[in-house]
Amino acid sequence: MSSDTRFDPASADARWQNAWEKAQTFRADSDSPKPKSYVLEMFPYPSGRIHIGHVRNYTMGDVLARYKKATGHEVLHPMGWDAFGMPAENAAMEKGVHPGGWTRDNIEHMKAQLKRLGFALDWNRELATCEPDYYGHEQALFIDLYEAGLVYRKESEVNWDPVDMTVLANEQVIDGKGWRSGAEVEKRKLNQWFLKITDFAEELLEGLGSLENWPDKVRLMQENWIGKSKGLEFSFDLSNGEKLPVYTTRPDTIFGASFVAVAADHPVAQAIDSEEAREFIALCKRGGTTAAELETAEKLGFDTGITAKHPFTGADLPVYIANFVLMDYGTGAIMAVPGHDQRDFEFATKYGLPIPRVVAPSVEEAGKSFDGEAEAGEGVIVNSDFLDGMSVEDAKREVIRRTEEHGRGTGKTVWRLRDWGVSRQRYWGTPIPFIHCDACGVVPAPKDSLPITLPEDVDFQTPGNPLVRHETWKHVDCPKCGGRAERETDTLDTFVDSSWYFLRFASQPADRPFDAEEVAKWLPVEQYIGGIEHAILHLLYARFWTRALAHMGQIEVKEPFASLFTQGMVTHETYRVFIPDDEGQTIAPRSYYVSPEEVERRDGKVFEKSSGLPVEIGRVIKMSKSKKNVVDPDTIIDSYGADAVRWFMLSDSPPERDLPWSEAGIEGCSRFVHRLWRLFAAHDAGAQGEDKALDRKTHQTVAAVADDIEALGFNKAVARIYELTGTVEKAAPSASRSAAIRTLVQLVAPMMPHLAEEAWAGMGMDGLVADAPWPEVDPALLIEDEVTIAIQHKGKLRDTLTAPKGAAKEDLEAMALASEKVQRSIDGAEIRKVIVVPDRLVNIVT
RNA sequence: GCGGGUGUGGCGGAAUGGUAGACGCCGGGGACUUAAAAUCCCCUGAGCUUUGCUCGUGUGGGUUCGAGUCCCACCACCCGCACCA
Repeated sequence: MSSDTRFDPASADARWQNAWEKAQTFRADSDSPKPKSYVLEMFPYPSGRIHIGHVRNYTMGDVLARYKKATGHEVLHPMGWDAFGMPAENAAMEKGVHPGGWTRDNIEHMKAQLKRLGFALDWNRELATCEPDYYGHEQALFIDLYEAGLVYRKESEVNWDPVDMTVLANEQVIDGKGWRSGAEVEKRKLNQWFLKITDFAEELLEGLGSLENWPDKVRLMQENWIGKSKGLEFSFDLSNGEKLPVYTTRPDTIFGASFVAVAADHPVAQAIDSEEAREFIALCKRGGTTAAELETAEKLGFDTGITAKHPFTGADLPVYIANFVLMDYGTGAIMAVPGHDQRDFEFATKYGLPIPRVVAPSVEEAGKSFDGEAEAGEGVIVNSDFLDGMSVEDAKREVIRRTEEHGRGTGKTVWRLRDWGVSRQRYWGTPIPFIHCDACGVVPAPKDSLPITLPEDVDFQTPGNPLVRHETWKHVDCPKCGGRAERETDTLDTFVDSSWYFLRFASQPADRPFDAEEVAKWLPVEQYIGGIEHAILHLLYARFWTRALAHMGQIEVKEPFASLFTQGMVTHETYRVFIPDDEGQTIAPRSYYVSPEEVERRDGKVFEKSSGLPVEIGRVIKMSKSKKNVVDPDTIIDSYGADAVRWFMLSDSPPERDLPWSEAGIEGCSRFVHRLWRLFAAHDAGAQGEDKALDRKTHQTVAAVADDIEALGFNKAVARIYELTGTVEKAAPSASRSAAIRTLVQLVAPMMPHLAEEAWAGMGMDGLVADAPWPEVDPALLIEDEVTIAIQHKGKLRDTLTAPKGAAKEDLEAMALASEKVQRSIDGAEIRKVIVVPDRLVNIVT
């Protein structure tokens, strides 16, 4: 290799990608005796093209996977496709293509894009969830779950998206609108398939405690989502002779109850036979569910005229229908304690109901009045008969005990988590493997009939599910009685597909979903990397499936992902052109966004190329098509090569934060690629002589980069590599310098693998740098023999000096006092104290 | 409203309680060149009475010999959840 040859990514990238493929460098061997490391990034939906967010995500995983390989691990780093879902059907409707063809074309294209980036992936294990050899096994697992009692059907009110014509999970309803279509969600009653995730609520909550390497933020979000609360369920005797069960988390405040409230949907409310009641209920239902509406919503109530007998005092409490009581939480009815619940307080204030105090800061303050709001905090129980003087916690226990003793109710744990509705009235998903028979009811499809494949001949010109309209597909004989029966036409929520794919990556037998022994070798995933948007849905469902399979004895592992990392987005500034006023006609300025390629810079200002109009540079925000601030990975790889793009993805921003894309930034990265290349070309295997300081720097950098990669602090690793590069460039030729250059090749290999292979080969090294072990660190070289000591006077820096490492305190003090600058600062003042931190600083206090 | 996070140069960001601003980008100056590109070198927080000094990590307090870092109060922005009894 000679110094006048420029590094040419256009040829080098593909050459090394082929070399890795030919050598099967990244094939994961389950039988390897090496320690295993499973590195996984959330697999992509094949939307058509890789976007820059994928590039960042997979680059991070790739650096870790390559580093793990170098440090002696057998690495499993697979890739696949989360290939079912609505966009394929939308494309079918809009373009008249088949969802399968559209999806497979996309996969092919995106796979080629990923290959251009040189990721260290084991493509032998590639899978797509839309293929029968994946979803057939999913059907088998679904039947297993059914047999384990974790699948059931129920008639239920569902969130119906009128645009996508499908059911949405609660998690897919955002502010009352469909998460994809944005349409106002309607309520409909349908027979639906459910997974009993609530059976695992306690486990899923407790399991969070063991996930130390998950971000606290995600654990907290899941905790809130599961939403455990402990309390008391008991019944009021109503004046109409019925019993009304209510749920409360504050049984200690029971003597403060001044009214009872039920939800509008509650049977007690529904049974009120009056025009006014019906009108009020209708009013409650009309209320919006958006954040803004709820925040400002006034507490409204309707007095039913019914009264409820207080279980301890025997007082008659009025029963209201209230708009703030939810039917689907607890029992849909509450005992209202206005003194100690803000909502109840507002309601009582509005309707002139009593607001008794039953918790006070001290017994003496039992008569204290309220200051315009409820007091929900700690204190001592007052005005509460046998509870007086107790702490909140003691009173809770006592009330639960007495209520249970009287047989009026029980202590109860209530969860916010609901069972997971998995039915979708869609074609492009896993067919639910069940058969409806008039005689036998719902019967699971026999396992030997799996996979139940989707019919190819379907049309999408009519809204709704084509499986329902299909002429022949759904007709089948009942596996039990042999009579005429019909297939289930619902398909599974695509979140089911992504709830177990990590198991299939680990082991892919043809005749069953996975092999337990193989799974045990690889799982749990050592490092899972993906977007924060999956903090609840995907990650909770995957945890649930893993636990359910463990519960059924199919696998041992209980938590699928040992470490989770949620990476930030790639952002970019926006370019906006304001259309000039048309002779003062325009009132509001009209504007449109233009893409980065459509603008040019002149004299420090920015203009649209085509029109010459000035462009306003906007906020740095997430890339999106509508804001036209997207950057296409293919284009930038063409311009700069894979290594520069990968390097950019790792530089500057900490990986959990957003990364602002910039043209200047990628150019800087590209410059560095070529700068390294020149340095590598200057490698002289025959150079003689030792450079101790350089050796130290090299070894320190190796150790630091290793630490940084293991902590996923890629931006810091990058900075260290820049630093070492600068040092090596300035160093005089020596054996140490040549060694440092070889080491540098290895340090950048996980990040810029193509450049590294090219340099490695150019230096005449054996084999691939991808197979080379991580450079060894000599611990003796990590320690400096000289240190810089800061000298402070009254805490302010006055001078620095160089001292041998480990110098005695007295010597450092003497050296500090000998400093002219320090003496000038002290200016003859009396020295009261001298603080010496060995190898660090001397602080003189006067 | 509840919960969580983040505030450091023109920008992205470094900094086990111990020299704030590593490293990168932008910008300025210079070298090389007929010229440009590429490359290399130097400068680059602010201010001042410039051998040096003062100020400076959102604001105000506190602890400490010493605070970006710890404690208290506040402000701003971002994210999640949301009438969950």
